[in-house]
Amino acid sequence: MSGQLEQIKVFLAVADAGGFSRAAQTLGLSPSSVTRSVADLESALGVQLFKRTTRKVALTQAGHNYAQRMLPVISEIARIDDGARAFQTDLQGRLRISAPLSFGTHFLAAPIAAFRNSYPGIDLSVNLTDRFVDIMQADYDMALRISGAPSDLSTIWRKIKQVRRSLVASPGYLEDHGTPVDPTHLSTHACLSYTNLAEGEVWELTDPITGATHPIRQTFRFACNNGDLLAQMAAADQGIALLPDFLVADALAAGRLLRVLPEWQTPQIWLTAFYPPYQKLPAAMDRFTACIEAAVTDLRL
Amino acid sequence: MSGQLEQIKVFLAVADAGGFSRAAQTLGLSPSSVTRSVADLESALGVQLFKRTTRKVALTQAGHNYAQRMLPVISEIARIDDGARAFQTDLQGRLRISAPLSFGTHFLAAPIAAFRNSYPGIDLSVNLTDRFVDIMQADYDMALRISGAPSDLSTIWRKIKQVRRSLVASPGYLEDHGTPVDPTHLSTHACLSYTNLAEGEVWELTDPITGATHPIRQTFRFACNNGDLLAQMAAADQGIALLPDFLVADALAAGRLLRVLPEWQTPQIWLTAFYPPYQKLPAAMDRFTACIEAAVTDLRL
DNA sequence: GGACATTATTGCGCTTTCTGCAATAGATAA
DNA sequence: TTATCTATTGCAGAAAGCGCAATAATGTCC
Repeated sequence: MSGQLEQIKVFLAVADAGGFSRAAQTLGLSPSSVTRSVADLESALGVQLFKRTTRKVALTQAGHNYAQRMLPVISEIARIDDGARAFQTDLQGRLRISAPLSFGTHFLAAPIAAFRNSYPGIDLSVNLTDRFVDIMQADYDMALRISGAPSDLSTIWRKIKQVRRSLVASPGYLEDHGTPVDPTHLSTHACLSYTNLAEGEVWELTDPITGATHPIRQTFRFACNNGDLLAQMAAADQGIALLPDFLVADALAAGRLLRVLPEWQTPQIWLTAFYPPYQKLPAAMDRFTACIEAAVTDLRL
Repeated sequence: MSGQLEQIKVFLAVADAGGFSRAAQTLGLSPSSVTRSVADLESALGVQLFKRTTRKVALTQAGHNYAQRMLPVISEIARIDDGARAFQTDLQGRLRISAPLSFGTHFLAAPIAAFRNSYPGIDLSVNLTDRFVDIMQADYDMALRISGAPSDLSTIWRKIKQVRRSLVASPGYLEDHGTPVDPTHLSTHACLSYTNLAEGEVWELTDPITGATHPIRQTFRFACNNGDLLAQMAAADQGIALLPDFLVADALAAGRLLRVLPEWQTPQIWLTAFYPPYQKLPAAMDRFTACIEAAVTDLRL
C-alpha cells in the first residue's frame, strides 16, 4: 500500500479492528504490510498514531483526532468516485448540442421531444447555427452538421445519413428562362447559392450514365446562409437553387417548385455528428445520437 | 505516483495548468508520468476526465465535477495532516494525569498551577489515586507513582527523584513504649502500615555502617492505604510508621513526630513517571514532566 | 515465578510497479 | 505541406511493494 490514501485506509482499519493482525486479516493483507503502512504514515506525519506494545494497540490523541477527521473524508472520496462512475453509465447531466439552423427547425423537434421524454434526467441545450464551431472551445458535447467529407481531424465524427439534394426552381422561373437539360446551361441561369460567409459554393454535377463530373461555373445572383430563405427566393421565381430535399419537399409536393436536371447527381453530403475527442462516448451522447438516427431512418431525408 | 490520492493531485494539477506538459513541469515530473497517472485514474473510475487531443486539453463533465468536488477534499486532507503534525510539536490538547493521592494533595498544586500558566492551551485532568492503574486501559497520558523498582515493562518510565522516608512516632508513644535503638526492637512495637489492598508492606532496614540488611517482621496493628491518615495516627500515639518525609515534614518540625532509628536506611523508593508506549514523548508530556522535575528539585522531597 | 501463546516488528528475496528517456503519433499554425 | 509542439507509448533501469520466516516483546495461564 503505497499511496497516502491507502495508508489512511489501513490506519482506519487498524483503529477499527483494534489490532494490526486483525486489520490485516480484514484487509486481506499480511501483518507486515499493515505495520509498514502505519509506520510509513506515522513517519510521514511525524506523529505516532498508535500507542502500541505487542499486546495492546490504542490510538494516541493525534491518532484519535486523525481517525475522526479522516473518516468522513474517506467516505466522501468514495462518494465522489461513485459520482464520477455514474457519468459514464447513468443517463444524467447536461448535453450541449449544436445543429444546423434549418435542419433544426425542420427536423429536430420530434426526436428531441422523444429524447426528453425518455431521459428526463438529462438537461438539453440546443444551439442552432450554421457556423462551423470549434466543438472543444465552444464546449459542445455534440455537433450535428450537414457537409461533405469532414476535414476536421481533431474531433471524432460519425456519418448518420446521406442528405439528398435537388436543384429546384419555380415553374414561373423556368417558363421565363427555359428549363436546363444539360449542366452547361446553368451558366446562363440565375443561381441561388447557399454560402456560409467566406466559402463560396461550387456545384459539381455527375452524369448519371457516363459518371463524368462537370464542375459548373455558375453565376450567383443571390447568396444566403439560410436554406429556408433560398427556398422562398426560388419559389419567388428568382432562380435555381441547390437545396436539401427536406427543405423543399413541401414546395415540390405543392408544385411551387420543380426539380431541375433531376437525373444529374449533386455532390454527396451527409448529416454528420461530431464529438469531442472521447475514447468512449458517454452514454447520454450515445443515446441522443441513437434518437437522431432513429428519427432519420423513419422520415426520409 | 501510485496511490489514488497522488493521482488525484496530478489530475487537479493538469486541470489547473490546462495541459499535461505544463502540469508535469509544475509538479516536477516527466510528462509520461502525468499521462500515466491520469490514465490510471480514469481507468480506475471508468470515466474519461479530460477530452484531449495532443493540442488541447479540456475537462469532461465528469472531470469538471470530479475536480470541483475533490478540491476541497484534498485541502481538507492537508489540513488534517497539519493538525496531526501539530500534536507532536505544539503544546495543545488534553493531558490526563494520574498521581498518588497524598503526593497530589501535598505537592502537586504548585507545579500544576505553574504548568497551566505556562501552557494554557493544554487541558489538564488529574486523577489522584494510589491504585496502580493500567495506564493504557485507563487512557492516561502519564502516571506519577511512588514505588520501588518498576516491574511493569509494557510502559516506559522515568525515575524523577528518590523519595526519602523515615520511621516516625509521636513523643507520647515513644515515652510509653520506649524508643527502639535497633531494628529488632520493632517486632515488639505497634507498627502502622501503608497497605494498598492486597499487598502487605515489608520493612527492610539497612545498617548504615555494615550495609547489612535486616528484613523486619513487624506486627501491624493498623493498616491504611492513605499516608495522611497514617501520619495522623502516628501523631495520635498509635505507633511507628514509615512515611515519606514530605508527608511528615511539618509534624517533625513542630515536634509532633520524632524520627525513629534515623540512621538506618529504609528501602529506597522513587517518584517515577510512567508513560504509555511512545517512541517519542509528545511535547505536552515532556513539558509536564519537566515541570514536576523542576518543582521536585526546588522543594526537598 | 516460569513456560507458553500471541502479536508487532524486521530482514530478506522476489515480484511488481514506477520512473524517465527516447521514439511515435497526432494536431495546429505558418 | 512543413514545422513544431504535445500527448502517448515502448523500453530498460530503479525503486518500492509484497509475503514469508525469524525475532522480539508482552501478557497469561499454570
